[in-house]
Amino acid sequence: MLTEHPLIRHIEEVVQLSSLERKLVLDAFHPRTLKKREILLFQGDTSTHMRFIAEGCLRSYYLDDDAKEHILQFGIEGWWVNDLYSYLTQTPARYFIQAIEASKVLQVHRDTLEDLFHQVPAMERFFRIKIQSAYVALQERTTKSMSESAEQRYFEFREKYRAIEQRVPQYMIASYLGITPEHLSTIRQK
Amino acid sequence: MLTEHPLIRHIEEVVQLSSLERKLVLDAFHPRTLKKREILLFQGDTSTHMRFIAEGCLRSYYLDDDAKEHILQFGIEGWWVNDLYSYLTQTPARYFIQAIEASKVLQVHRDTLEDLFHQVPAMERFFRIKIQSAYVALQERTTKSMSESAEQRYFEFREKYRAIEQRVPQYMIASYLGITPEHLSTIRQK
DNA sequence: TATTGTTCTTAAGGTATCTTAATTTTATTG
DNA sequence: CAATAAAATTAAGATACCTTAAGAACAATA
Repeated sequence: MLTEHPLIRHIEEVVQLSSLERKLVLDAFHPRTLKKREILLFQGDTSTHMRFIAEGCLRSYYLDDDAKEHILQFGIEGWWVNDLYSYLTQTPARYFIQAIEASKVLQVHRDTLEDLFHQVPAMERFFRIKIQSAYVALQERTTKSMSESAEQRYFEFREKYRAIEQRVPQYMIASYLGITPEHLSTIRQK
Repeated sequence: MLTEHPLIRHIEEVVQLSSLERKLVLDAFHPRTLKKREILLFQGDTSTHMRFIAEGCLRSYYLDDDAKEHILQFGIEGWWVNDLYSYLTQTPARYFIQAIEASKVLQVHRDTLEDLFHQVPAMERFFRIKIQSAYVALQERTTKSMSESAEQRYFEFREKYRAIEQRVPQYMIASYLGITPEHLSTIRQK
């Protein structure tokens, strides 16, 4: 049954779909498998797909002027991953998206998704609601990154993303938190 | 003509409305005037309205455990202002929203707006697009707050928000940037 | 199993930013 | 306009976090 498909289950946590709509949605998405370390989107390329993580773990990051990596986001099963700015404005991506583990994503092309919004209005609603939540979560992260110490942020990260903490190397967590791996290491010695 | 109304002009930069729809939209919103320093939303209260700034300048901020203020956002004419988390989840607000100058906002009640989404589908589309842009802007701010020095962030703030810089006290800009007013002052001595 | 590459730790010295506190400047109000 | 409140500056000492560098632990691969 389509209702057991992870993507459909994920969408139906937020909006209801008819069985025709489920089919339309699933037909729009295509799987892509990634090896560990494989890059799904390169900085400079334009993002043409919305992507749902069916399996695995990915990260988005950018390189600053000193070629240092800064991780914006991790994602695991059930999360969406993209360079939204690039996708929305069809301009070159600022971020790389890379598989941290062997992964499988389900992706839908922008044009197809726009069509889908018209055929299945619930999908437009779904994305509005999703992005609202993402916005709110990011807002919280932003304020915390400016008002809390690295140590506080690290402990909150561990509580909130236990599943992720166990799957990604520590230096990537440091990068996500905006600190050096050395500093994270000293924080942990307590 | 309704098309000259600031709110309608603002919406029609993104989606088109019929003249009936313009009327439905305008009827849904109600003005509220605020004196300087007046608080529009208190931390702990639940946000029940979406608010468009017609005139003036406001800020949203929260108080940390040491009762220190941290500014999340400024807003001037043509911006939206809210504690989105509170609004969306109908939970107590984490942020205060306060008028920095005498201001006028146009507000619509959550229930009314939900109705409006059904009567005027373009409005749902409008908010999805708006929040996408807000998300992208916030994302950029987040990464910069973690990878750039206070000095860089300050200069970028000045470039990007010249209009705001001139209307709000310097210590609030410091708070927005996540630094102390003293440190901002020394940055400026160059 | 040996080899190589990746990740984590430790430590010393440096820098950005904070804290506190006092003073000056600017804005608000009676 | 005087009085008061709010905001900005200055400076000295403190702290959080960074840089560099080297070695240890762990993981992947031949």
